[in-house]
Amino acid sequence: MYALADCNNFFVSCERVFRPDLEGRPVVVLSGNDGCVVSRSNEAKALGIKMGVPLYQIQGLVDKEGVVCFSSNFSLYGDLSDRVMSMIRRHTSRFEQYSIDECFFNIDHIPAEEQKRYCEQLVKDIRRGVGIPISIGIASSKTLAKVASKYAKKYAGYHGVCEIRTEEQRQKALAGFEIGDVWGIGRKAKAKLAAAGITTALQFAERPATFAQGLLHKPGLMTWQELGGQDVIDITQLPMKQSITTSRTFATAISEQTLLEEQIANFCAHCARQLRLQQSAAQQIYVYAHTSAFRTDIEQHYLSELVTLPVATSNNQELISYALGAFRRAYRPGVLYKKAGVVLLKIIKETDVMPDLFDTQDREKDKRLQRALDHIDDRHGKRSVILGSQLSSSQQVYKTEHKSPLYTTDIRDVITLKAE
DNA sequence: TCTGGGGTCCTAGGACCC
DNA sequence: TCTGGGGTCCTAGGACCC
Repeated sequence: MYALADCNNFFVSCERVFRPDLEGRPVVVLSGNDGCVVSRSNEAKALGIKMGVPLYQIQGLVDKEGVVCFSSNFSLYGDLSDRVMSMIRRHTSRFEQYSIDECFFNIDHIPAEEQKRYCEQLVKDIRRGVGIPISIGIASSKTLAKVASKYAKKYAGYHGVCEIRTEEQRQKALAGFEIGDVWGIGRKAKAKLAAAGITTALQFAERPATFAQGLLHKPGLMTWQELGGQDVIDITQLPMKQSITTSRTFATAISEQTLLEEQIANFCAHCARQLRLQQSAAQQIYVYAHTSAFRTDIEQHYLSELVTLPVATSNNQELISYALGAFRRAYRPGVLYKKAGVVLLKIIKETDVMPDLFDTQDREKDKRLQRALDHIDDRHGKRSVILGSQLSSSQQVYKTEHKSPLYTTDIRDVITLKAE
């Protein structure tokens, strides 16, 4: 049997850990530039605030109902996520973190009749120990465990844990479950199934396998099998990321070249740091920037450039120099760029880097310098040492008006908080 | 006026091989 | 006039996830 633990309204719950006064009040967490709603408390959901809605569209409601807004604070969420995950990890032999707020774990070492009680205790322990409310679903496949966890979240009577163990439980759970809410069924698949007269998970599960495969191909067949109780989806995490992206939307569109170059250099440095943290190197860099897709009054423009490096590297200076070279080739003056990003691709293990016979770079020396620079950042905080090309001009290009302090990761914020 | 960010997997089609 | 078949690899784009 699988257990799936899912944190309830995760980002909002993180903010509430340090603001218990917000319990019972409508709270939302916003995306970058305070653009869209990405997490909602139950009270915010009850007001009809939808996932992903732009803030400006609900500003009236926010003001009228006193909805509390937070800019996203990922170092806080990452840190609380680590605490929740480490508590769960202690209870199991097999554990796979699926996202920042979800993990699957094995509970077969617990007798079947005690599994529910066991998980209920875990829910209580995490609430008390970390302050985050979670829900747990138990079933024989991951997709069914996800279904169970949604029931656990929805009905207080379950005390945070729901299991799908018997055939009767499975049928009943799927009969009351919308097909579009099933893990793996997105917008397109939902529409196709609706056209075939299918609206619940049970209706889909009762069709023959050939129907699922014919309409939705391999992923659809796997979802169908999982709903039948077969365990076919493997989410075992790859040891390394295969691509690393850093991208941002700007509060106001930018056309000035030097300002954009600064952004590109910083995106690239951020990617490169992730790359080194997993002891890997990248052989390709993809740089892009484009206008706002929501602007119908201006001509749309999308610049992109893919560079293949002669030797895979994780060196900041080298990656930034390639990224900026690519950007300069593709940049068009006068275009109002609203979003830009850097993607590292063709990622391999650091130890698998193939040297180039004609390489003129002293890579050992570069590596020592890079290690020293990373070490300084680790000790004294991010961006303690940066390259000239990353130097921030005084211009503010992002908006975060509602950011909470870095309670768990930055001592300066804690001191400020105490002073207040 | 204002609309997020970071991933993975699958498939179809083109290029290329013999 | 008539011009094969089968395989692999790579890439771009779509769909999905949180």
